[in-house]
Amino acid sequence: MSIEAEMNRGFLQILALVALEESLYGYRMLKNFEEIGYTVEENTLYPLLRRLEQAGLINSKWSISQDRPRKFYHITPKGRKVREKLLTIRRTQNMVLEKVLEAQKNGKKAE
Amino acid sequence: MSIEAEMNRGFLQILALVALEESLYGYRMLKNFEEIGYTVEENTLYPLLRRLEQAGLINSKWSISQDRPRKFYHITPKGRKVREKLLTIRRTQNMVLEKVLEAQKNGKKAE
DNA sequence: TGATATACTGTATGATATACAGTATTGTAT
DNA sequence: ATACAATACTGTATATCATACAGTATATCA
Repeated sequence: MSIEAEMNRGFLQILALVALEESLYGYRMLKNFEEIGYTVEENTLYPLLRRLEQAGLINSKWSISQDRPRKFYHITPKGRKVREKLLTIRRTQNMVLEKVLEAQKNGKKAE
Repeated sequence: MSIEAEMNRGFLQILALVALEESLYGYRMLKNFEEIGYTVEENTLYPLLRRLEQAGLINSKWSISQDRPRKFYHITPKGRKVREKLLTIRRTQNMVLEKVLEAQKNGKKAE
């Protein structure tokens, strides 16, 4: 795995938990994310969904009413709690990153 | 590893590459990050620094001029390139996240 | 003098992104 | 009608990384 690919870790968890406030099946999420400029591989998303379900953060049910069987996922109350925690972590990280970038710009060399 | 801990992945790479525009040794980075509100475990940072060096993104030299031997790290040109790429990825992710959060707020249920 | 902080090293473990291989249906072009 | 791409999944394998664990050695201060 490349250093750039490593960036997906953590982030896709949040994205999925936010998106699954609405009921969605895997393939649809994939296409939705792609539309808004974030391409995710199915090899990444499907196993993630399985893990999130195992952790009780989302649940699933098969829908056979449509033309083709689809597994719809939806966030659970536990998932909502974790989602808020993750969003907080992410925002803290953004603030920390801004601070360190700012410190560089203001030239620490002088010290 | 918990889902929350997973959030470190990717992020600490960027943070280190930004911080190492200035020459620093591991323990100092640890304390710097702690000061600005981001606690990192040494078990996380030290192996990361080894990996970044192996990948040629940072280099190191021992300093024995002080009271105690310290390994100072510094970013390489290659490291700067990767850093910019990672910052771009991070910013894209933030934008994508905002979009999905916004879409939820504006109630997709009606559709 | 003995505990605590500093400042590292090396290897092990477990979780995850991605890879690989496979199943089955639907829609479209030939 | 028939092949081909797109849809929509499943299951297991591999490699990388965060974290754990264990260890070394000097400095500081009660």
